[in-house]
Amino acid sequence: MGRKILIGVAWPYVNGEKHIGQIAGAYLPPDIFARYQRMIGNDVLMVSGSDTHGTPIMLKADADGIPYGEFIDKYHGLFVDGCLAMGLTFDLYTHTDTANHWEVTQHMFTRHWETGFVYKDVQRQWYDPVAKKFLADRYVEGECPYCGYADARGDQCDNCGRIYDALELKNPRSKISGTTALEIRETEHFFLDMAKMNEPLLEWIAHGKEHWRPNVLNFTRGQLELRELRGRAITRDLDWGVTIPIGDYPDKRIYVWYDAVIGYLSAAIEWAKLSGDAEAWRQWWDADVNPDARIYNFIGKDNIPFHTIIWPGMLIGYNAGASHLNLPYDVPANEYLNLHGGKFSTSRGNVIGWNTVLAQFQPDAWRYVLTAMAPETADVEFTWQDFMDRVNNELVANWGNLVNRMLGFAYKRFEGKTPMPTALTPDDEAFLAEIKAGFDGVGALYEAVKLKAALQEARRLSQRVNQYLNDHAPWKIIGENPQRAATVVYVALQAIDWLKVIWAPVLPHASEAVHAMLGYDQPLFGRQYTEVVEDARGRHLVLRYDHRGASGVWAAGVLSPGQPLREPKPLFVKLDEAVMAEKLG
RNA sequence: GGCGAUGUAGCUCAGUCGGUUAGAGCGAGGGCUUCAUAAUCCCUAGGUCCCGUGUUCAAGUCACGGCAUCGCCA
Repeated sequence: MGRKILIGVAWPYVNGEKHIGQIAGAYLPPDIFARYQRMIGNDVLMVSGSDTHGTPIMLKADADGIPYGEFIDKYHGLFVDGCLAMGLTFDLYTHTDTANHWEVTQHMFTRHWETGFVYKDVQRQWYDPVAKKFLADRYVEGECPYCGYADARGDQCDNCGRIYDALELKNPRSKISGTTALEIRETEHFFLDMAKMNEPLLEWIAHGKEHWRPNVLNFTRGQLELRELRGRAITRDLDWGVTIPIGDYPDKRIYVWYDAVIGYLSAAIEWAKLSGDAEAWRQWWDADVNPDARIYNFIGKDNIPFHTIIWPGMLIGYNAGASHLNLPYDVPANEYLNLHGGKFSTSRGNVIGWNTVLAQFQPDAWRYVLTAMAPETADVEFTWQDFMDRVNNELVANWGNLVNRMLGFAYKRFEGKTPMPTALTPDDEAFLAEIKAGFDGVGALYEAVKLKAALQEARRLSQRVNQYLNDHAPWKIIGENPQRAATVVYVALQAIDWLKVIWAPVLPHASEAVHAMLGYDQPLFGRQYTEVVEDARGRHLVLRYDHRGASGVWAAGVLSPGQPLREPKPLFVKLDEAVMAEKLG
């Protein structure tokens, strides 16, 4: 029995096509980590889903003139398509507009109410008398109270960058009805009592967090040591979202930031139900059943406070009751991948759409480049020139070419089989030992979520094989000493057989291909599939992963001499400069 | 404005506890090779470690003060 590893991946708003920066930051890294963890024998549960609530979605759906449900189905489906194309192996990818998620969210809300971590208070807010609605910040615009800019947003001015309370706006107008006759009205809401969580969170952060990334830990500690946490409203005057389980508030909903993080729990519960053992989620989540489970949350840096303060705080509030849940073990947040100089911005057309480019280039080309350029410690700029250079000069030249040259040679000159080696020289032995050490060296880097470093080390090992081949040149000696040539080719193929595993978390499709070409019949990985689930709130599409049948193991297996090979084909498409010209600009 | 991170070769990044001549990949220049998708492999050049002050026998690393970029918060 392996360790239980829960990998919770940030829940994307489904308000459009995601761009590659978001994939590089939050969605690809957890899949690499998950694949590694499964290969070392741990029990991985990787979950996420589309965040279907929140005003951005309402605004966009309204603008498109589409009902919310239809709108989210469209972009939820698009995200699932992207996961399939890139090979993101979610054990369950669902969304938040499900009966299960509502139930779990309401259960959490009720628990917080009972434990005194949620209270009621009155707030003052802009009210649109024409539309008869309270206006969320995003629905108001007006004059900036600081610089006077005329088209300032509800809570922030695009001109001077200041942030303020929406009630400070001058000459406010409604983005719903357009009226300028706005009133300030009082409205009752529920608040999460974060002040109460401040000390317990400080206690939690003080122990066993040495493995956290420095920016995540320092930021969190800094926020908590200010001791300025205070109540935060978790309900809104909206008609889209999870309803409130306490009292009678038909016109209010639980606000998105409260329910979205609960998705990590609700998705595990949904997964358990779909898997036929409705209690199975407890192995990862229930602190009274398995406190040794490790929960990782993969996110972008903008999400750090939600995952190191608010969500753990919510769990602490929950745990004040009769049952207990595990808190996050690590929150490996990434910085941003930006597009030459500016941020990715849909509104400025400055965007590289995920689904779009997955249709144009191989998924493993993206997986390689986005890992090689991963914004682990600082923002990184993406350019198409870098993309092309990395694919052609690193991925193809270093690993793709190595596989192609040696499998091709073996296939043509050794009757389509792995050759029979004779006695290995000390040099052969030392070389194989160095490659084998990669299971420890690269493994430790994957384990520590240092994926960029893991890739660099894998690339160095691939280079070592190229060096070995150049030094021993089997193509030169095959005439006069076919036995020695056979041994060298066998040694190289054994190294490739190991490297296939070492590369597999980053390059699963390529490794699967190498695995098959080396003559193996059982696939390295399991199978992704979608299904439609029906519950009291309707039907929703889910993405799943079936790990049964996966034979990939993080260990140096023995390549059988005489094993029949399959005809080798190039692993990667080399990018043609002429074809890339348009993107290179 | 407060908090945090980042700033090292043309590009993308390592750099442990302060310790010899600051490293890698790509790119550039040169060479070898021809099994391979014109790929590999070897050699070379290339640095004001953002700026300033300080601590120290010794600072990319520590302290203080700035500058720039990004995120969170007000």
